[in-house]
Amino acid sequence: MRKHRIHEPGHHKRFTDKAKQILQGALPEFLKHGYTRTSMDKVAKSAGVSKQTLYNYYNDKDGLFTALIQNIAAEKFQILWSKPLEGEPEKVLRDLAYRLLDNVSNKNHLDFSRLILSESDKRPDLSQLFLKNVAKPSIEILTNYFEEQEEFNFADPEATAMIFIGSLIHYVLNQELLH
Amino acid sequence: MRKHRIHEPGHHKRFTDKAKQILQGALPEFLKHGYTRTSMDKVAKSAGVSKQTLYNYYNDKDGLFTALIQNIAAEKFQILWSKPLEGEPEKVLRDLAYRLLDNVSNKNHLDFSRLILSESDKRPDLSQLFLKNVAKPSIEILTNYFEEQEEFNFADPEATAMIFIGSLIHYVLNQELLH
DNA sequence: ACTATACTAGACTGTACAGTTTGATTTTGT
DNA sequence: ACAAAATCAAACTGTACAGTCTAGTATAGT
Repeated sequence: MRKHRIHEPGHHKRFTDKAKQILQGALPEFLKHGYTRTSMDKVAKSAGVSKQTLYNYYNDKDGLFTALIQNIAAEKFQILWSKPLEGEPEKVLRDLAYRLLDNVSNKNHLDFSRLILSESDKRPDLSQLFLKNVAKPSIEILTNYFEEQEEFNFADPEATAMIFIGSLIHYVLNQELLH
Repeated sequence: MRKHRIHEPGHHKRFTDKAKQILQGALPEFLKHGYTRTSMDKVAKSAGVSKQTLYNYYNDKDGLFTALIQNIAAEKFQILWSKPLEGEPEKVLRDLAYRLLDNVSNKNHLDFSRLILSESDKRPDLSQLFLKNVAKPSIEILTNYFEEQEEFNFADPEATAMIFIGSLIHYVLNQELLH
């Protein structure tokens, strides 16, 4: 009886994919109660899964939590960059800004930020992980887009991208903490 | 053997005032590890006091924590408003802004903010408490000051005070979260 | 049908910790 | 000097919870 870490896709029906199901159950619990106040029994119940199954898919509570954060980071990235950047820069940038603001202005996102923020000094890796998985690739994509716009011939596409992303993040943080 | 909640001033030498000593020991622990991860044994040790003494002065962990937050709020208020507001408004407001920024730009204050923020949805009273004890009286003091300045004859001194305090807080939050 | 793998429910273990109790020692007021 | 109050160290109680174990059930693939 071996413990499995990774489920190859295709071994199970998509429908029975427990890993996702577990994360979906874990999310509201961690959001509502924070890390330490969320027990694995509660997670199991909320996910509609036995506790043992949690431990079949994730090594321990920490592993589950990390996977959850990673998952959400990926999802947010997906939402933000799912549509290709097309059209003139003015329109592209405006669309991008709206997508970001829509995504960010809901209670869940605020809870999520608080969750990360409150764990961030015990687990500096988490906020790093989030930055690495969202901010950096975003800048990359945007840099590429700028480079492709020959007619504008940006002097420093990467710097331009960083400034744009930076001011969006700045604005978002503002909004969140002032309700 | 009765449990005492409050020590009348004068019953003990200032020097042996355990209540303060306990808070001083508790502060770094809570700052470093957050609420749930800080044990009462650690607090007792850090304060150089027996665990029983903790419970002589505070009803429970929650009571100790609340007292601590209250204490710090009072202290910050003290720092901010210890000097009377004198001189022409330009100078007074500039001094005030500097005092606030000095007080706020250090690591401890950031840890403190994170501590409150991370507990704020389980204990909404805490952030309220902080606002009630710092923001509201600040606005009051400043309002009074504005009212005294006859030569300026502010149309709405309270609104003016709120705007001033509000933009300072806004600025400070910015600074903190963008490091 | 047979077998391996995944899953479930629930009991169990060990540990951390809030809060209490005890009994002895120190400090303080008078 | 004496009694009352405060403190201490350490043992103790009860509870919550991470993680394991067991024994039985469901669901594949062959």
